[in-house]
Amino acid sequence: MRRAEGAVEPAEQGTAPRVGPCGVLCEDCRVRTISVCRALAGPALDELEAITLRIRLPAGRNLFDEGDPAESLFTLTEGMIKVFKMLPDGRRQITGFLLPGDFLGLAFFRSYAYSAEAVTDALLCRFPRDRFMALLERHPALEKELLSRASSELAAAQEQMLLLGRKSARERVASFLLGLARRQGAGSTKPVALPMSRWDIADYLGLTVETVSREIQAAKASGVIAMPDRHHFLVVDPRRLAAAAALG
Amino acid sequence: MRRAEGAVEPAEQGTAPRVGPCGVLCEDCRVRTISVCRALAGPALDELEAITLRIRLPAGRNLFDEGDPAESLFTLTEGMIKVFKMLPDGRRQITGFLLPGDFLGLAFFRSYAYSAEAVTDALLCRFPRDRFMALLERHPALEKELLSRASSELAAAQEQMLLLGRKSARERVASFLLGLARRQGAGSTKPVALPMSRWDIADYLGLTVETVSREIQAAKASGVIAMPDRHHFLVVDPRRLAAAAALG
DNA sequence: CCGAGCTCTTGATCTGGGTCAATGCCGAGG
DNA sequence: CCTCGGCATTGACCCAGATCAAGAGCTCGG
Repeated sequence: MRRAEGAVEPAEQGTAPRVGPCGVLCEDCRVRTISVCRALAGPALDELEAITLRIRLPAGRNLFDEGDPAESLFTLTEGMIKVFKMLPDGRRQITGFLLPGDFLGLAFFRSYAYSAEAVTDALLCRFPRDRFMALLERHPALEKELLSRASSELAAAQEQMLLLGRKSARERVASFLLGLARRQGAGSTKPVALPMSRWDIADYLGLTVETVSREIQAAKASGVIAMPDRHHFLVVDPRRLAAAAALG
Repeated sequence: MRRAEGAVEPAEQGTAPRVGPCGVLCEDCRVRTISVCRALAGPALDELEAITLRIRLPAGRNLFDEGDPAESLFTLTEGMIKVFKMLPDGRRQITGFLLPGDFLGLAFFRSYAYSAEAVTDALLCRFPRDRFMALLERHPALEKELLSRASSELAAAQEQMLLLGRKSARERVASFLLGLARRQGAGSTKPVALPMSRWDIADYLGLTVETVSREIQAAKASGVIAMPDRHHFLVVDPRRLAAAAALG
């Protein structure tokens, strides 16, 4: 997590599609770039593609730390990234788990206001900040897209504040599971991926690992969810799960 | 708070500067409109002024409720507004206190994702949604300003998540007082206004009134702050207050 | 000037979730 | 195959802050 520990070489960058594993990944990434900016018309998209660098980030590697100069913006195309803030004494709050299509580094600031680290192996598109900003000037549609994303993020952040400030441990875990299922478009038939550790879940929900574990076990025991393995679950009883989440 | 209780007449609107108390208020509001959009050049500002309606909102009156159709955007020019979300059973989380110059209703959604209510008597500028959006199209500078504000709000929201998820009661109250002092540019010499009730503070910090009261008394007793009266305080010992806030 | 109804403070007690401490369960490496 | 080390679960106990219960100030209408 800390950049200090272990020689963390910079994330590998592929500048152009090539043969071999990295090449394949880059091709895949190119196809998905469009998810960043569905609102964009052809020429703007081409320009965006032109300044895109592809990045592969192995699980556990950090993308940037809070306070680093904000030289790039990113979109996630594959895998999962967690975004978090820390207190000096090590307490951590994860403010979000990003899924493919999500934007990262949306900041008008000189330095990042939070840290980002890969939960699973991840693929990203990286946009150099100055070039991206220049592109913004020429393409209002892109700016509009960003504003719309910022609004959604803000709404999600407010929902999370409600969770952290006012919900019980049971409600938090239920809300979390429900939210994951919705975002992944999975649920009662298709299993929902739960790739992050119990520690990460705890730091996202403002709880301890033990409490998270207990609540997940309780949900399983009461038949609200089923777990084929520790990192996947099925929503057996959506009604009761929603009720437990105290949806506002 | 609930629109149901008591016949809440719609907020009074002055469409043009006039003589009398409302007129004076509107004049004042006009002068301050510029705070919304310092980035704007002359013509854009004129256009913005042209679609502006002035609103006076007495303390305790609600501006809109979560779920209401989002027909307007606002800027606060005078007073204080609180923004909050509620759970069906009445639990409440205040997600922000707005000060003059702050923007409200920044949403790309059909309906408001939260409720807003005046803490003190307030003056606002109201912009009809469709007209404002049309203006956005023509003036990228305005859009840029909004994006920048959204970024700041997002950063503030993440900071608040850290507070709600990981800080102790003492740290929450200290962070809150410090944040207020900074935003108001007041502190050890000029008293900081604390216009909201202890209930509001509790609902902002994810605590109970009793805990908030106890922590404020403790801060007073330890000589970190002084309180000329219940709704103003002085930062006597900024060093210790910052330490108590566990700044990250 | 009074008093009703608030908000705020303070004290006493209770409890949800944190802390501490094993124990179980993998997956990776030998 | 075993064994090691990191997650995850489970149990026992504890404590920060919630809850319950009085008082103590304000404030505003009359």
